[in-house]
Amino acid sequence: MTLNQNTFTGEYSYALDAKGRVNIPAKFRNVLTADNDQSFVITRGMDPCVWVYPIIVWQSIEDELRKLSSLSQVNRSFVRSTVRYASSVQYDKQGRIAVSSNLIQYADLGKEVLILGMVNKIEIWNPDILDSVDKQSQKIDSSQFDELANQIIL
Amino acid sequence: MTLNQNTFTGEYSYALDAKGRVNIPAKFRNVLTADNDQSFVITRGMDPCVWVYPIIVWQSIEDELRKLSSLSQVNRSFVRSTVRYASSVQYDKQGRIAVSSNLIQYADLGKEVLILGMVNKIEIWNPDILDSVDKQSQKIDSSQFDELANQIIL
DNA sequence: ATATATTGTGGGTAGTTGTGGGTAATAATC
DNA sequence: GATTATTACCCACAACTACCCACAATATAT
Repeated sequence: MTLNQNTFTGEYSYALDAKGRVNIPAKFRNVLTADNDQSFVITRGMDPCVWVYPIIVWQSIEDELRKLSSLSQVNRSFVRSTVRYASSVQYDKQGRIAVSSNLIQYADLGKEVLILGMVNKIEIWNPDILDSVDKQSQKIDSSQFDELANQIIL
Repeated sequence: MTLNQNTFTGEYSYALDAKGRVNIPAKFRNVLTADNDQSFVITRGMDPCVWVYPIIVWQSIEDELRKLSSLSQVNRSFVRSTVRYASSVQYDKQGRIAVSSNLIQYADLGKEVLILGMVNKIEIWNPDILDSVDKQSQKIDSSQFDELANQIIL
């Protein structure tokens, strides 16, 4: 398969078990480069969902944060809010990662979860919440998409 | 796991015991390089919290301080306030460090504390104070905050 | 169509981690 | 020098996590 490395697309339905574990879809694991050491960084998403980055991708974020001096108040609160809920996880022999109860609560995850590929990261959603967020964002008026047109070619 | 060395992320709830000891989260201890000799430098944070640096990281800060000319009044008082409350601690067999009563007072720590990874250092907070500081700073600098987010968050 | 490999899900077990308390060594005070 | 306070070091235990195995469902190959 010649898909881009560390790049994820598609939607998958999976189970979050009693121990707080979810499977990472095999298709996602197979495009993970070896230097990730089968590991991700899992954190709060900007939407009410969980974000999962390949560790290599996350490290580039960390490197940027490291450059910010803690003398500045804004810098401090930005670093804090960015890394506060982030932690690294390695998937087990069965391909599952553990989701902390903190994140399960934040994204209001139940037994059934939706896993979305989002190009450079993965999102884990409660299906109902994704639905309502989706409907809401359809109301966003098309002028905002016009703005995006300047930045990306589809 | 291939996380960056001497780099900390995530939020953890821990207990400060009657003897003034707190556990350093295992995840943090495990990314500490051996040359730190299981030791940190603990000092006052710029926010009302306690800062905990790996000794190796702290040494590089000292190197920077050394470069600041003492001709400037601002420099002098900055160096003074930075170094004044700093002291080194080694964690015990159970992974705990002792927090001096001076610092406990400064950060107003009770039995329950929050430990935050802040990339190159660790913060120890009273949860209530973190809450209010967090809310306040989000009001004040939201525009600068967004700017940083646009540059750094992937 | 059948056999083989891969993938998703559940659960058990051994080791690790967090927390409290105890005892000995050291320092401080009278 | 004796007494008290403080600190460093050790042990115990409950809770949790990482790791392993089992098995059913799905996909792939023969």
